[in-house]
Amino acid sequence: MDEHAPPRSDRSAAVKEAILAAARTLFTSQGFEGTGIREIAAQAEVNHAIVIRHFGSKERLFVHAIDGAAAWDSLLDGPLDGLGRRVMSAVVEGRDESVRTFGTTIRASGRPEVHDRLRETIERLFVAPLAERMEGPDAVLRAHLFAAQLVGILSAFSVYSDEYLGTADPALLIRTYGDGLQRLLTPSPHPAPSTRG
Amino acid sequence: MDEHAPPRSDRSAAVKEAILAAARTLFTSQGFEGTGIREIAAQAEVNHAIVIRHFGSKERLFVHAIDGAAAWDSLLDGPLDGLGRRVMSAVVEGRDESVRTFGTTIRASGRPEVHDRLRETIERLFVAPLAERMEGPDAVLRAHLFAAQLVGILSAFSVYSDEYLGTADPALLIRTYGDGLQRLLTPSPHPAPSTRG
DNA sequence: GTCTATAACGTGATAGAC
DNA sequence: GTCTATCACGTTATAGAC
Repeated sequence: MDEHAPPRSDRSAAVKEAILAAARTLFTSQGFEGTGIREIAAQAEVNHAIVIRHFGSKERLFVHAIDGAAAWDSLLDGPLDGLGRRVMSAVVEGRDESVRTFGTTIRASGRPEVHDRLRETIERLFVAPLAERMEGPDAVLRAHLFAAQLVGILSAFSVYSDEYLGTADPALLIRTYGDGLQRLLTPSPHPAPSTRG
Repeated sequence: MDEHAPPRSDRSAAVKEAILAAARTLFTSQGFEGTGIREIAAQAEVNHAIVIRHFGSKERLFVHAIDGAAAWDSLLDGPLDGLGRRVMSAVVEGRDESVRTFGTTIRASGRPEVHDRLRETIERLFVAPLAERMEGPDAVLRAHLFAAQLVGILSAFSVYSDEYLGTADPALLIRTYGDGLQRLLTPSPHPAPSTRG
């Protein structure tokens, strides 16, 4: 588990972890701008200066904290077939965890380091794993467009908080947008099994 | 035409316009955070305090400045048939003007007033005009999903600046994503006329 | 009486001294 | 590691110009 941090002198590791935990909580609930260094330090019960000393800047702390807050890895697991609806189910139902984190990140993407991290994350977690599993000459393009389309619905839920979509029929929502996603994954005439009713 | 503002005292109207022009330029090139009130004031050749005095706050100035920077109105004009590809063409080709403005806005959406304005703009300019022209029982839902999907590709270009999409074949890009948009507008078996080659 | 400019306040982020 | 100083920023109060 430990990479290169010696386990003996880790009284500061606990501090670092406490800061990260506080940062996670506050950043995801109040956003980047709405959260102050002093606030994080207070919740972690340390002096506000050592937060910077440990992480370099508020921006870098944000990136580290956000990293551990979302579990996107498993989002695109499983067969490509039917993945469109599956990922939409995760988005619609699991709105509390990773979806909110996404919104927090994109809202803070005015900051350069956050912006770079966002782009890299989308490429690494969304585009790359799909592109290598997809078939066809335009697989890479379609993977990028899939990511864009996914970002769109994530934005609706978490960035500009579309009110209507929150009240819409989840099943219909998952079907309609999910099939649009699926169209990019498997562009051949590949009708997803329609749930009756 | 004038509501309650006496037309005699318009020496300040020029100042207001100068501030707005400077704000537009600087906000769109450096973002909300990267631009200071003092910087705007310097470019408009006025004192930094009167910027706030005229617009109330930096946030409100941003909203006003951004308002005149984008021309989204005409984006969804014309018949629904083929609109998917047309809007994609506008997005891909007109990347310099309104698309960048969108990115600037969404990156600043951490601010409450900007966030509200963004949601309202999407609803008013994207969702509402489409919903009343679309047919079918799920027209409103599909209009919202159309907006979400559009936001997705706009984000790719302007928010997290996808490198690949900038180098991809524009025609293929327009066709692939545009047809995905069209699918929400006219869900019936409605093949868009394929441009040869 | 408006519109403008100077000065000052509070806050947040960061660097440097113990 | 902790504390203090400093700097920039948005904002407000107040005095001055037309």
